[in-house]
Amino acid sequence: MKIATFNINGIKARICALTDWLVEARPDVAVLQEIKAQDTAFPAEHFQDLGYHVETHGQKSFNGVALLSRLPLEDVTRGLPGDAADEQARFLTARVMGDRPVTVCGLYLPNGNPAPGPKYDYKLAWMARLETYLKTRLAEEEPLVVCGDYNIIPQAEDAARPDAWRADALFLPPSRAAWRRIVHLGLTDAFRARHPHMPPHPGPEHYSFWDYQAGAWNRNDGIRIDHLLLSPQAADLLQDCQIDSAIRGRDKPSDHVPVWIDLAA
DNA sequence: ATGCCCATTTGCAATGGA
Repeated sequence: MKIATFNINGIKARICALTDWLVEARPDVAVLQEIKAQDTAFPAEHFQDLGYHVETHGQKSFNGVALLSRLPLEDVTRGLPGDAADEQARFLTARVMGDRPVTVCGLYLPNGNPAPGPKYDYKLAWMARLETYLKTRLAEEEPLVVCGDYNIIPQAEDAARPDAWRADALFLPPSRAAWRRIVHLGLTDAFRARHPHMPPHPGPEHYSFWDYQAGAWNRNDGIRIDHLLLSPQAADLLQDCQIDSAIRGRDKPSDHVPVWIDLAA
């Protein structure tokens, strides 16, 4: 079962690039972030024609997540528990009914800039809610994939220029501590599990985001902020994890690229 | 130290992104 996470930065602007990649990469499940559209504005029929079941959790203009799956989906839930007043569309889960069912949580974690400030407080509170939620889900002891745009640079090696991010919400110590609390619940960072050693001059296949500004892609000034975290039962099924960096160089790209895993499920 | 670029909006300047 091939599961990919991809921040598309707007479904309206990315319909062509996303379709091209889906046809080439043929993921069984595509977990999308920043659809930037309400559910009714999402072109579900277009993806159904490509063979995908479609579930969305959108809002106008900003945020919004979606699941595309060639396999049937069950038990779809929308929104991250823990704050009834939170109206931002950033979390969507479903059970993917393959030979062995896999629960997928798709998330778009808050950016948090500027830090400090209320946006940073929201980010850290959101991560605490995620930690609480995942404690419960991990107790099920089933294959679980928690993936999406985490807006977290886990370690210095996950940035081409780590010093440029020292004061940024993506790399500040409290952000990384919250990440580690989540990972230490018993989750495996799929990319780092498959690529434990970074070469001295990492190529673009080690990063998942390049800013549109200042020629970041051409200089490979990237960061790795899109992640797939696996429960022990999912980690046992892990066959591969790769980043489809090349599509960042195409016409009308998102500033993120897909990261995918292959599970023996 | 700041902007660079891109997507969106009951839109043409402002906001959010990272």
